[in-house]
Amino acid sequence: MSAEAPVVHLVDDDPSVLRALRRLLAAAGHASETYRSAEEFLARPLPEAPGCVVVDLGLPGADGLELQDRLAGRGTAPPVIFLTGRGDLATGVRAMKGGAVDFLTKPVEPGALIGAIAVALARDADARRSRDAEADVARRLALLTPREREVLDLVVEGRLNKQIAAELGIAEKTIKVHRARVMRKLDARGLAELVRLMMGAG
Amino acid sequence: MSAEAPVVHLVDDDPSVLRALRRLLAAAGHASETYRSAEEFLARPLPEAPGCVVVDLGLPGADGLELQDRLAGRGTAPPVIFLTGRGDLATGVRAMKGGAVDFLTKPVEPGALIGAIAVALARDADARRSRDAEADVARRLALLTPREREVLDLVVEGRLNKQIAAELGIAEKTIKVHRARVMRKLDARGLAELVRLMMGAG
DNA sequence: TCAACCATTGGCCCCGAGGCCAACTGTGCG
DNA sequence: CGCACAGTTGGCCTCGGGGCCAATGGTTGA
Repeated sequence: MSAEAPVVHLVDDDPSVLRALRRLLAAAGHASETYRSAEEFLARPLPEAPGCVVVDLGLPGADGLELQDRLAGRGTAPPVIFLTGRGDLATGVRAMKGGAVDFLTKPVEPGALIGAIAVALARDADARRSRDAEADVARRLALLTPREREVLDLVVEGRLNKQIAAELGIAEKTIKVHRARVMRKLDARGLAELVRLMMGAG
Repeated sequence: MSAEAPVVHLVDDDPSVLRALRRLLAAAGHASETYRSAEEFLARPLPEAPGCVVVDLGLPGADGLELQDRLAGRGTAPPVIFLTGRGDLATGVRAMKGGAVDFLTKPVEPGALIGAIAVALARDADARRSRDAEADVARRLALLTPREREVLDLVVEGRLNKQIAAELGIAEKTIKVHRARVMRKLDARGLAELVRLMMGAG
């Protein structure tokens, strides 16, 4: 397996809540890590392993919403599930607009939390797949010289070598050379594959 | 202009609310239609024109959430903005999970509503663009014979005519013929365009 | 039964893509 | 200065894609 097991990050200032959640998740087969505050969670660099965050809304210091904002500030943010004792409507709506997976009230029904976590992990897995694919393409694109990149873009747009040559003001032969190098560097074995590669990136 | 002006559909059982909202939207430059109940709105076939729905949560009969569900049941649903006098957290979260653009409490601040409507209309415009593009491709794909469709799929996967011929157990010449017909019917002027067309669809 | 449409194939020819070898130019780096 | 690398181009040859014309056989609806 190349994918590690997902980890659920639990953030709550109440140790007894953390213990209870941890037990609940363990029973459902989920690994978990616990944090006493948003700061503690944010302090360590985002873990490699897939996962999601379950955070109490009313944390002292940086609250749940702030944690969500800070995570969003980073390029890659794991899905967030909110727990709250007595959250108000506006806060819940704001959290959901911010991309939260769910916004649950304590005491939380185990089934609801487990369900939300399943959704969150699925969402994270999807996001990772997309990111990995894009990063892979980006890594290979970085190998191209500026000229090769120009040619690539025009090729993907469907231009003929002849047209690209005219557009760049150079000989068609030269386009063929650049084009061949692009195919090698991007490891594409045909125009179709090249186009699909570039569409998946952006 | 091929795109008509967007229309905001207002659903509320209180005529005075409808009048007030209508005035507010008119001042912001938005055309609107009013409905006294979810049933009345759902009765008429979804209008062609782009737009969004602003619905009161606590309607008699089918309430806002039910309206949202029924809209989602149709293939294409306009974005929904909820208004509510005293909605609870769970309801708001459920609405947002159901895809609502926003969930506002009455009395609503004009700025918040106008902002939400802007977001909703933008979302609708995006969705329409996607749908139109997909429908256009689907319409052209419908012109293909089963055999042409088989060839198309393999071509887009990057297979050579020779390989496709082997895979289908027929002569390469025949593949060329099918392929040419596919290009004509789909109005693609090159492999790159063909692949992009098919990726945009699914 | 005839026309229309689909699937199939062959021959011929042209053009676009691409590999191989060779060569020249400019730029930056040790 | 001399090497390495990017960009450039030419010639030659092969192969894949695709247009044009012609033809056959099967299915189907008028």
